[in-house]
Amino acid sequence: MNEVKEEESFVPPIEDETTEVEHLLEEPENDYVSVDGVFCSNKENTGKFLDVKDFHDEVEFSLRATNCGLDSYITPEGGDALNFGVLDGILDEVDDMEGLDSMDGLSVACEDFLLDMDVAQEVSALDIGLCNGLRLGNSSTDSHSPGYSGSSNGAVEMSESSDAINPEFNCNDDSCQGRIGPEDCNCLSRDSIKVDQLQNSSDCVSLLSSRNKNNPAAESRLGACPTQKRQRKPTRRYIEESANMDSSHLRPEQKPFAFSSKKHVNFRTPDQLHNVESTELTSVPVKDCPEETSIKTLPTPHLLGRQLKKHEPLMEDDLGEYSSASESEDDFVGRKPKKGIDRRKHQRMWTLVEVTKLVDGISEYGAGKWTDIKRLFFATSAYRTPIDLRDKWRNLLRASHALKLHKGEAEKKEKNAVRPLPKSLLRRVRELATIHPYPRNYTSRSRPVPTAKKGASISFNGRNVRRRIDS
DNA sequence: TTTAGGG
DNA sequence: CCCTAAA
Repeated sequence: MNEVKEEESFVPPIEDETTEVEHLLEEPENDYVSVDGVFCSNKENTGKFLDVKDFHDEVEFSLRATNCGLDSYITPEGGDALNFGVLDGILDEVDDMEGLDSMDGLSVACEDFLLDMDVAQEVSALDIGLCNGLRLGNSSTDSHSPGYSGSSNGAVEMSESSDAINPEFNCNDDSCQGRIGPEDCNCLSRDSIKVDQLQNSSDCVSLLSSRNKNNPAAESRLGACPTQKRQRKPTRRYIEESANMDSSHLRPEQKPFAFSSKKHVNFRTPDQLHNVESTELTSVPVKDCPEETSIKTLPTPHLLGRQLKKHEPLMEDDLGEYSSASESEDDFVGRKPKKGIDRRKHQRMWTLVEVTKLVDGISEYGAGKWTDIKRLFFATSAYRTPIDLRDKWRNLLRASHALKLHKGEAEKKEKNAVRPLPKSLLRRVRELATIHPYPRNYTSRSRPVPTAKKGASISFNGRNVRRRIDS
């Protein structure tokens, strides 16, 4: 009963995404008639929610046609060989960046949908619906991953639905008839291969759909609806982000799929997002190295580099002091990006644990051996690059003994700090600072460097010094 | 490729 | 956190 109700709410999204997919799957040779059997089996589902939702006739039609068409393509005896051939050809033409972009566009489109929904409830239902409608009965036997439960997300579902084009996506009549529960959606998610392919299939979606615009048959069948929807794809966010992507090139080690998978998680629906956040943000009694234990969800944790955008690291949970939040590798902050605030790139708060590790590392290797420290102390923290470590250290120095502040001032600042460091840690930082003078010739009290050197050498370091000289 | 320094 | 220059 619940399920039925849920299904109703999916209609819009299904309709939208499917139309795209439909485009893509549309082949002149294929006729609806040929898939009659499938159609019938599908009809049950389709008809059900259409009745309730009271949609326009065209929509209904195209929706049904969509399901029908998709099924036909994916059914073994259907035209899958034919279509895959086509897809292959297209896939070859697509380079990685395009793949990412498309991917992104898809996600964005999804998000739009989510946002369009009036009621949160509907949103959650939507997720399942997306899966339901598009997934074409992925009865795929093996893909239920027990580990990944309960945190399915709209974007993932939707995008992966386009996976339907994949050969490995097997659908048959039984599965289509069968009820599709929420778990079914989840089953899709964590397969790296799938995600990888997903990217490609997304490309197909865009490419093929545009390509099919020239196909009168397809056009007439779909009516105005699809063309209208089409425009949805490249949203502002998509454009912005793709622009960003351009300026910062992918580093060699960054696998597209890692990127896209991340991307998706950003679009969890509110209630599902919940799940993610709880893993990330809940404060747990400080285990010494929580990070160490928590990485396995992602195929290649350390490949997820800077490129992964994390939004809004700072949340209530984290505000007080260095929270002892455990950080899993893929935990990144999965807040739905509020509109327009993306200017600030992703930041990730340093936890007390991390700072401690950093200090340990420095005390062992000395400041400057950032890669070593990273390797040994932050091996599991994919998001902390050696540069990050250095930056943090720099900040720690500033925060602790302060380069130019007088003692009183420094302490005062300390007190006002949003996230005050524990005294012990602070003390260690100061100690280390004297042992490993990081900003090589930092000025002020500690005797080491500047002594014999004259002004010239000093002038090399930062504006602090310069200002000093000036005044 | 890593580090340093500036923004 | 990002970018760039230098090593």
